[in-house]
Amino acid sequence: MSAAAVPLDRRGRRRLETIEEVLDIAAAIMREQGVAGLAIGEIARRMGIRPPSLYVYFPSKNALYDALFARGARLVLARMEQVNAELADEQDADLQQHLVGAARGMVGWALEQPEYAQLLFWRPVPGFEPSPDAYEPAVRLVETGTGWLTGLRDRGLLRPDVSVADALRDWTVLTSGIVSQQLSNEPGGTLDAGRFTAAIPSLVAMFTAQYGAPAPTATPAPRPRRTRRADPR
Amino acid sequence: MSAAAVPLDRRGRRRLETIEEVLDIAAAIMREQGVAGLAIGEIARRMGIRPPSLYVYFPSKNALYDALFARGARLVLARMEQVNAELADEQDADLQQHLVGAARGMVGWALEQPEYAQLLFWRPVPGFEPSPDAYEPAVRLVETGTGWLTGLRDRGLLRPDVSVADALRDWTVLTSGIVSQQLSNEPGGTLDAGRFTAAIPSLVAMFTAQYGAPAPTATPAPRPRRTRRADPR
DNA sequence: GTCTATATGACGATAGAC
DNA sequence: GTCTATCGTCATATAGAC
Repeated sequence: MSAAAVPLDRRGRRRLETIEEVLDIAAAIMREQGVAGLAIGEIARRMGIRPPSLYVYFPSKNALYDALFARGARLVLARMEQVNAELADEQDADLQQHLVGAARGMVGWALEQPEYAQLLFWRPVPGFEPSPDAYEPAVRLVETGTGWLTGLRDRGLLRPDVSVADALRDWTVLTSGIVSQQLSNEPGGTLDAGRFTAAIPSLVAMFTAQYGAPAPTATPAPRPRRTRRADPR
Repeated sequence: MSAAAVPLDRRGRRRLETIEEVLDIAAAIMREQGVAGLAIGEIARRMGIRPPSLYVYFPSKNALYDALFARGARLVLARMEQVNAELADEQDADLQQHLVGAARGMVGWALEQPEYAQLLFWRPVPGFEPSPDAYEPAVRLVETGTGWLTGLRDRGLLRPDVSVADALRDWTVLTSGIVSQQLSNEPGGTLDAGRFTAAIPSLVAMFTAQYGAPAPTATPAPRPRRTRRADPR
């Protein structure tokens, strides 16, 4: 699906380097001016070339947005795969720890890279729709989320009868709600000091009450505790 | 705060009518082309005038966005005040009914008027910040939400010890998350047939479990209800 | 292959005539 | 209050220099 994996000669490598430089500068401009404020001429100005020269690498401005969308989707996918891998190592982590870790991973990424987050989560550019190629990492992100929740269910942290699709839908609503509110109402906020990022623990508690397995791991249980595993003898 | 309430002569009335016409057409263009796709020249074209003539009514494109932001904020405020008034009439409605009604009111409005919702909830226009005047109805919307949740708490539907500010913050995250996901991932969806609007009952259940009073309305209550306010003695 | 020079048409905005 | 004329900037297309 993605670009063919042909071996690159010197010219090809140089071309890829230039493309990466264009994307770096474009992302910087989006961060400063807003996603829709990206201007081809400004990229050229910062690179010391003329605007038409950029059309050698990108046939249109929307093609540039497409490459930026793909890059953002790969970045967030990589971050979430890393977060999931770290959490998978913690064999005795409870549900809250998993959920808080995942929420902080996603929301933290979005606040660190607001230019990509706006391009991915909102649709601020009139007439731009990501191509299937650019969207592909976003599809993999959904698959990663599905696998993550399925794993939590299989390990007994989620109720065994939960619909993973419904739980993932609700989870994306929670995280995208935090990101949306934080970015639009308090753009300068951070993960650890933001009016809306502060909602993460509370929202994680809601999700836990809705989808978590009834037996809590370490918190006060309504009936006399039975230490670890139920040992009725 | 808003425009002074001076009596209007014929010229003043005619001017206001023209301004309303400009806003109507601008909203239609935003709906068709996206918020950032609004073009002064297109408004003039549809009105049968030349672009510079519009500068008599709005000193800049951002001033036009400001008027549209104010209009959208007034529209959503009116809708939510109406929803709250209807719910207040239902004396014996339980918490779920209140929350579902409020969520459907807000999300339904956003899907009916996506052009205003995008302008209010996202920030798609580089360099545009709403003026305090335009923002004022949005502040009143927060006050309305605070009063709504306070009323629910005083009527015993929410736990007596909830922080209304926290609950409102979480509530806005939920609703704006639904709206964001629905508008960006499935723009054609409706309130009754949407991948993400379908999450409303589940998210309302989460919110209820977190903030609702432990005593359900129709099932045996653990202790006698105390009608109004929790006495601090 | 890579970039420049140049041109087109749309845009937001301003000045000034009527 | 509306117009014409104009400016600077934008994305984009083409032709050609090196």
